[in-house]
Amino acid sequence: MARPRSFDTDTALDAALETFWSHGYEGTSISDLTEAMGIQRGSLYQAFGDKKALFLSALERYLEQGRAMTRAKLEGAPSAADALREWLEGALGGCPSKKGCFLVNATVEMSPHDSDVARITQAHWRRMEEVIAEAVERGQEAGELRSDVEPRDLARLVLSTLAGAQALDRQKARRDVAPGAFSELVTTLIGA
Amino acid sequence: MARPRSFDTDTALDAALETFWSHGYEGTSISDLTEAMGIQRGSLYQAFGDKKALFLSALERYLEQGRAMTRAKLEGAPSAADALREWLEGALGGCPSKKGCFLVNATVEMSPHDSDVARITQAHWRRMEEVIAEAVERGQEAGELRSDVEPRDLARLVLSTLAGAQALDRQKARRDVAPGAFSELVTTLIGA
DNA sequence: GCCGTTTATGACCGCTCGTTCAACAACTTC
DNA sequence: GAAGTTGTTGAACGAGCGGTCATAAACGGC
Repeated sequence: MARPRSFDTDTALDAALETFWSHGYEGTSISDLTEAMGIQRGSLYQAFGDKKALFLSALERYLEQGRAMTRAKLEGAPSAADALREWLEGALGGCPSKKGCFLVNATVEMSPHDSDVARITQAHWRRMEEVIAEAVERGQEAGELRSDVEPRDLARLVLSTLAGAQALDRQKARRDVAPGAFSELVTTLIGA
Repeated sequence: MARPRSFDTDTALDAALETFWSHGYEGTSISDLTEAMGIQRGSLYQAFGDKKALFLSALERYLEQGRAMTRAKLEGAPSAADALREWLEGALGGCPSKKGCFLVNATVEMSPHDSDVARITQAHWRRMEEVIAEAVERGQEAGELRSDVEPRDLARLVLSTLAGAQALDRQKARRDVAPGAFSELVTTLIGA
C-alpha cells in the first residue's frame, strides 16, 4: 500500500560497497555513491539513513558473506590442515590487490576514529579467530599440525600475517608473493 | 639576508606528523595542522608547499628515522636471531596501539590513490626487506635459524606479520598480544 | 476515482575544505 | 636609513561536501 522501490536494495548496497572499497570512506562522496548506485540523493537518504549508516550496512553485509565462506571451507573438512591452506589461498586471492581487503582497509582507516566500525570489525576478527583456532585444534588432534603452540595464538598469527600481506599488497598492481608460495610457506612453518 | 623563520622547520614537521598520524590524511585539515604546528596558513604554504607535499615530507622523515633505527639494531649484532627478536619487539612496541604504525596507515589509506605515496612506501618496504633478509642470512649461516627457507621469503613473512599485527591493533585500546609473546612465537616458528 | 502512504526527484542549504593574496613586519646589505 | 628580500598575517575565494525538503509520482484500499 504505497509506491514500491524502483531499485533493489541489495544491488544498490553492493554498488555502494564497491565504491567505498575503491576510494575509502572519506574519499567517497554522496555524488559518487548515487552515481554508482543509480539512485538520487533523496532515495539514498530515505533508504539507508546517512553516509555512515550506509557504510555500516555495506560493511556488515561484506563481513557476513566472508564469515559464511570461511566456515564453509573449514568446518567439516576431512583434513583441517589442507582446509586451512586452501582457505588461506582463497583469502589472499579473493581480494584484488589494488583494492586490498575491505575489512583491513576499514580496520586501519576507520576503527580508531569510529566506535561503531571498531565494534563491528573487532567482533568480526574475534569470530574469525575462533573459527581458525578450532580448525587448528582439529589439525593438532589429527597430528597434522605441531601441537606445541596454543591454537588461539596460532590463529592470531595466521590472521595477522594474512592482514599484513593484504595491507602490503595495496601499493602494487601485482602481487609479488604468489598465493601458493605464501600459504605453502606458512604451512611449512606451522606444519608438524 | 632577509627575515628569518620564526619557527623550527623540523619541530613543525614533527607536529604535522603527529597530526597526520592521529587523524589520517583525509581526516586532517589545514586548520588542524596550523594549530598543531603553531603557525599560520600562509607560513605553512610558504614553507612546505601544500598539504600533500607536507605529508610527503613528514612521511619521508618518519621512514628515514625508522630505517636508521632498524639498521642500528640489526647490523653488526653479535647474534642475528636475538637482534631480530629484539627488533620485532621494539617495532611492535614502538607504535602506540591506537595510532598504529604510520607507515602501515599510509600504505593502506593512501598508496592505492596516490602514486607519490605508493612510490615512497614501496621503496621503503623493499629496503626493509633487504635489511631483514640480510639479518636472516647471517642467522642461518650461524646456525641460529632454520636454513630451509629463502631469506627473502622469510623477511617478507616477518614484515607481513608485523604489519598485520599493527593493523589489527588499531581497533583496540590495548594490545591483546603481548609483544614478548608475539615475537617469541615468531622466533619459535622460524628458529632452528 | 479518490485518499493515504511511501518513494523519487533535484534544487537548495550552511558549512568546511584547501588554497591564494595583498598588506605588513623583520632582517641584511650598502 | 633606504633598498631589497623573505617571512608572517588573516581575510577572502571558489569548490565541493553531507544533508534537507517541497513537490511530483506511483502504488493499494475502499
